[in-house]
Parts: sequence; C-alpha cells; structure tokens
Amino acid sequence: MGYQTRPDIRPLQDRILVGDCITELKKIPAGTVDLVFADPPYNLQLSGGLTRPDQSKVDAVDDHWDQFESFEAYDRFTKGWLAECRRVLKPDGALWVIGSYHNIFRVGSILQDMGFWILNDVVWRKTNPMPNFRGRRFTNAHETLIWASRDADARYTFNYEAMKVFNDDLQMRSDWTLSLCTGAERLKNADGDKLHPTQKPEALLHRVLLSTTKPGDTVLDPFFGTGTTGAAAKALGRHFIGIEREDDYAEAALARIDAVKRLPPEALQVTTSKRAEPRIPFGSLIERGLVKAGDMLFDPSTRIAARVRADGSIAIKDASGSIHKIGAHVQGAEACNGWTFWHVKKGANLVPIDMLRQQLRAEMAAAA
Amino acid sequence: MGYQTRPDIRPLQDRILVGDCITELKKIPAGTVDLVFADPPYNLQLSGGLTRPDQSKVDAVDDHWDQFESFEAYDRFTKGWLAECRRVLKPDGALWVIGSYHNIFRVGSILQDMGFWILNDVVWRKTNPMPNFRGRRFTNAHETLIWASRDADARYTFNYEAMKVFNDDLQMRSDWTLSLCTGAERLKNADGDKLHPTQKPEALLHRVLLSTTKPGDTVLDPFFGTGTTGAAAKALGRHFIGIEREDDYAEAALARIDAVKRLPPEALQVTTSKRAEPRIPFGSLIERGLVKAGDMLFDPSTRIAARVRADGSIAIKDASGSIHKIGAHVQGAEACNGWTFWHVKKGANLVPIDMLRQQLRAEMAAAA
DNA sequence: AGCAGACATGAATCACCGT
DNA sequence: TACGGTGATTCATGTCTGC
Repeated sequence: MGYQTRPDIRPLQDRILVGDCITELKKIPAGTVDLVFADPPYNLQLSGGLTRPDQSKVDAVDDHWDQFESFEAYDRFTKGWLAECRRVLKPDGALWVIGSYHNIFRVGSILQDMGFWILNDVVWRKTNPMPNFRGRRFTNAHETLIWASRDADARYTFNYEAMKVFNDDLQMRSDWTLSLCTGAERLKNADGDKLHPTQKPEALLHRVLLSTTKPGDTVLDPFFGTGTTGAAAKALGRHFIGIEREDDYAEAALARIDAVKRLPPEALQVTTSKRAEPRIPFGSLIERGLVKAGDMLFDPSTRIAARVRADGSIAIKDASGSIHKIGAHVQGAEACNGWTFWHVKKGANLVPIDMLRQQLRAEMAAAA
Repeated sequence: MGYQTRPDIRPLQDRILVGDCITELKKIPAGTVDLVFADPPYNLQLSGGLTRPDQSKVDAVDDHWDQFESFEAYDRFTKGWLAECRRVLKPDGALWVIGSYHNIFRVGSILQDMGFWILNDVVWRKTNPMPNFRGRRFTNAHETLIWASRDADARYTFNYEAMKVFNDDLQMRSDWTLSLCTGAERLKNADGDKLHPTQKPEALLHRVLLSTTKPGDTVLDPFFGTGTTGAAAKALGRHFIGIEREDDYAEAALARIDAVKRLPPEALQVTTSKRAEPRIPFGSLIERGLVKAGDMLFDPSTRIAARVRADGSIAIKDASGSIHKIGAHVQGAEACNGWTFWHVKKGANLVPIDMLRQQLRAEMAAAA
C-alpha cells in the first residue's frame, strides 16, 4: 500500500486500515497524528457462565481477541501498540485509552514508563450498568479513561472554554455521566443481535474529541471496531484513521460513517437532569452524622418508634429493613415513602427525615 | 516492644505503632489481620527537573515523605509495604488502597503481579473538589480506591445486603459521591491550619468498613495519619492497628480516637443475608409437621403439582428428586431454587414453602 | 391508536459446603 | 481434592405484545 510521506499530503486520512493493529500502525508515517483514541481488549479473564436471577444467560465477552495467557502477555501486547502510537503522534499530540479495572492499571503504568504524561484520569459513570447478579461485589458501574500527552512538556490541546460552555458554565469535571450504547445507536446484525460486543456511545467520543482536538485534526483509533471514533470525528469536522482486524466490523463502520451528518449542538449538551444526578440514600445521612446509628425514628403520631442501625436499616420489635420497607410494614401498606413518614425529635419538635436530606443536599451544593 | 505471637492474644490491637511503615509491619504476626486500608503517599513529585509554580507551594503536599526520585523508586516502596501487608493478612483477608492517577496505576499493577485479586475499583466522586485554576485540564474531581482480596479464591467479606439497605434498597454501585473532609471534622493545629494535608472523610471509611468487615475484625492502616481509619473502626466496633511515622499525627490520632464513642451493639447489627442463616433441609419441614408426606406442592401458576414423600423428596408423574432438582426439571432450566418455586395451598392462598422455612427458623430461634 | 405490562439485555474477573 | 447437591441473586432502559 503506497502513501506519501510528505506531511502536507495525508492520503491515510478518513480511511480504515484492515489488518493487525501493529502491522498497520507501522504503515503510518511518524509524527502525523494529533490524537489517539484507543479502546483495547480489556483482558476480562472470565471463566464459566453467568446467569441472571431469572435463569437467562449473560452474553459475555468471550471473543478470542480478549484472551491473553498472562498479565505478561497482555503487557507485551500493550507495549507493542503503545510504542507505535507514540511514534505516529506529533510531539504535541495526546492519547486517550479506555479500560476497566482488569486492564487499566497495567495500561496506565506502561504509559508512564514510556514517557507519556498523564493529564487526567476520567471516569465514565454509567447511568444503566449491568447489575451484579450474584450480589458478591459492588455494581461495576464505571469505566476509566486515561488522557495523556505524548511528553511531559507537550503543548497539548484542551478546549477549556468550549467544555465549560458545554457544561452549563461550570468547569468540566473528571467524572462523566453517560448511558450505555443501546437502542437505535447500537449496530445490529441481520439477526437483530448486537454487531459488536463493546460498542461505545458516540456521546463519549464527542466529549473526547470536542475537548482535546481542533477542527481538522487527525484522530487515530487503533481498535476501530464499528467506528464510533470515526463517526464522531466526521460529525465534528475532524479526520480519522481507523485500524480494525475484522472485515465485518470495518465494513459496518464504513457504512455507518458514510451516513453521519453533523449533529446539532443541542445533541451534545451535557445531561444535567435530576435523573442523572446521584440520589442521596438514607445511609449517607448516617455517614455524615445527620442521623446517628442508635437514634430513634418516629411515625407522625409518635406511637411507632424504630431504631437506626449503622447500615441505614431501621429496626422495630420484630423486623428490620429500609426506611421505606419498614414504613410500609408498620402501616400494613404496599409501599411507603420513608422520607416523609419517619421523623426525628428535635427538642419538642418532630422533624421529617426528608428535612435532613434537604439539609445535606444544601451542604453539598454550597460546598461545590 | 514485646508482643505475644499466640494468635489468640492480640496485644497489637487498637494501638498506633509509631515508626517506619515496613519496620513496624514486620512486628505484626503473619495471618492476623482481616482488612488493610492504605492511603499511601501519592502526590508524586518526580524530581527529574520539574519545578512547581510558586503560588501553589504554600498549601500543596510537599512533605518529605511524599517525594520519590523516580517511578522505579515508588514501585520499590510500594512492593515493600504491600508484601508485608500480604504477609499479615489472613488467607481470606482483603485490602483497600486509595490513590489518584499519579500512583494508582502503579499500585494496581503491582497488586495484580503479587497475586492480589481485584474485586472492584471504586470511585470516590467529590462533591466539592478543588477547581483547576489554570484551566488546562478537567477538574480532578475524584479519587480511585481498589478493593482486592489476598487471593483469587479467598472467601472475602462483603455485606451485600447491608450496603443495599444503605442505598435505599438498590445495589451499591462502584461510584460513591461524598464530600471532602472539611469543617469541624478536619483536624487543625494550634494556628488553625489543617493538621494533615490529606485527611480522608470518616464517611469514606464508614462505608469501607461497613461493607467489607464484620464487627470484631481487625483493620490495619499502614499510613495512619490522623487516624480516620481508627476513628471509624472504633465507632463501628472493629479493632484497628495503625502505623504512622510522624509523632504529631500519631498523637493527634490517639486523642481523636479516644473521643470517639462506640456505637451500641443494637446499632451495629446490620442487615444479614439468607446465605448467613442456618441451613434447613426440606426434610425438616416434614419432620416438624409443617408439611406432611403426601401433601401436594404447586408451581406459581398451579399448573404443575408434585407430591411430597416421607424422605423429603418430591415426585411428579415421571420423576422424583429434591425440590430444587424437580423444580429445574419441570421448567427445563439448569437450576432452580425450590424454596421459592414451590407453594402449598392455604385455603384459597398459595404460600411459598420458603415461608414455612422462615416459620421454622423463627420457632428454632425462640427455642434457643 | 395508545397504553400497560411483559420481555430483553448491557466489557462480569458474580458460591459454598459436605463427602 | 474433585465432585455433586443445595440454593441465592438484578437495574435501567428500550422494544415488543396484547388489549
């Protein structure tokens, strides 16, 4: 495959190179790429199957490309593609990598060892993650992105003002709340099943490209998949180079990017809806000392009392559970809003615990 | 400093060892600690010619313990204290480490290389982070915690149900929204300045200890600082061992923990799981007369019926076996919880046999 | 057509005990 | 120690089905 090495002629732009990641990377001239976005295999190390409580099977990522013999093998693989990315980056270029706890610590260490300079780690906080079906761990509700410049002294691109406007005039934080790629955005095969096991949401790539590239920049994605990076790049007036090993994915990506139109600005706005904001659970009031474990809660008539426990459950004579469950139980009702049903005694007054939650909300807002 | 090595005598509990982290760790007997919580130095200032702007010098973390020559030096230090923590942990023990992008990737990689098994990475999402004054990066609004068991097959402690109640009856996620340690909670020196540069909020430790330890467990903090871990441990009825190099911090920590009130036992009682309850075989229900041999059990739709036999098995037309096996069989499923699948008729009502089991458990508890 | 309820699904390192 | 039996466990969202 021939190409010009003169930097002002860039025939590799807006194309997908089909083949092995490192082999194809070697075809790209040194110092020609502004930004790398990489979504490498996570090395999940799954064993056995997993079923939901309703006995249905979880469709796990068990593809061959995610199988590595050992951490050492994964590290070798990582060093290989990162070294090539480093070569093709411009001196002031930067790189993003996304991963989970299975692989991101290894990627981060290797980046640092190679001389990349970490600028931020960014958390993608998922609004709708898969639950932990067996109740053995915390819901794995986020993934981690690392943003690093090629070198410690690089004059990297950061569109601070754009991101601030984007975020309702507040500085953009290192935690981003976004939903999974589902519904119409998720590419399907002829059977109606997901085409790619790990397609990323375009909103994520929009934010990455909007914050750390300029219009006309060239973005390289060495694990292109179904081309989310390419789609976002085209919509935002950036150029892309994709590398993808699987023919099927590359073809789907081409068709997808072909259909992309520049998105209207309002589609890019950050979700600031109440829905996306984290709730304040009753447990937080105990953590913060607004209610103390051992305190008593009362119903409006003060005939019923319940004792608060360290985990945010409350206990009556013969039962314990959440403020909502026990509130319903003592009323013989199906459901109950524990926040308005239960009260604490403040001197002679009876104060609903919802007042304490509002107080905590105010404290958190004032501190921010 | 003398101590007993007999594991049933643990004079090191609820004490602060003042001295170098690794030196003091070596004094702790192997296999005696349930949980490690570590907040190691992490504001790496690699002295490779990088200078810091003057205006940030006053309040920044520039203590001598926080300086490392290189990533290699930091890795050596990390491997040293982690190896000792591994030694003192019980086989089913676990460890938490908190850090930022400066160090957490190195810590995570080393943990994996040493055989620790990562269970979750947890994001502490700060409600009130320090803004990025220069506007060159995203506001660094989170820190990362890694929760790992000593070994891949360890039977680690996770109080799933307690955390679920805590979070208003929803699974606790891997992102925790908490504010910084400020106000009255923040320890001050005689001049009214903060005593320690990185004092963690007690709410964070409350959640860590509540989720991954049991009352009476021993928690080791090798970078004790002003003793947040000790304060939370005492309040929650856990034992602590602290290691701290600076006399001033250790002294402040002691006074602080002394002032902490232990929660009453009834407040420490936390929501428990069915898993923890004593196992009752179906045959016991027959022995006790709650179900009689010859009775019929029904699936939720009452379309399927099975006859109870004297030995605790149940029989349908063409098969017999346990409540679980036959439940799975009639559904064509791989597995089935017979306790919730099968019901008995009580008048017009259909009652799951799990209700009868609960009744029996209550009877047994009353008798004991 | 419109609504209510059932159904499907997402990068997942997802038991434990007794023999 | 390997194996088999018991039995515990899910949230948000989009699509489909049936009335």
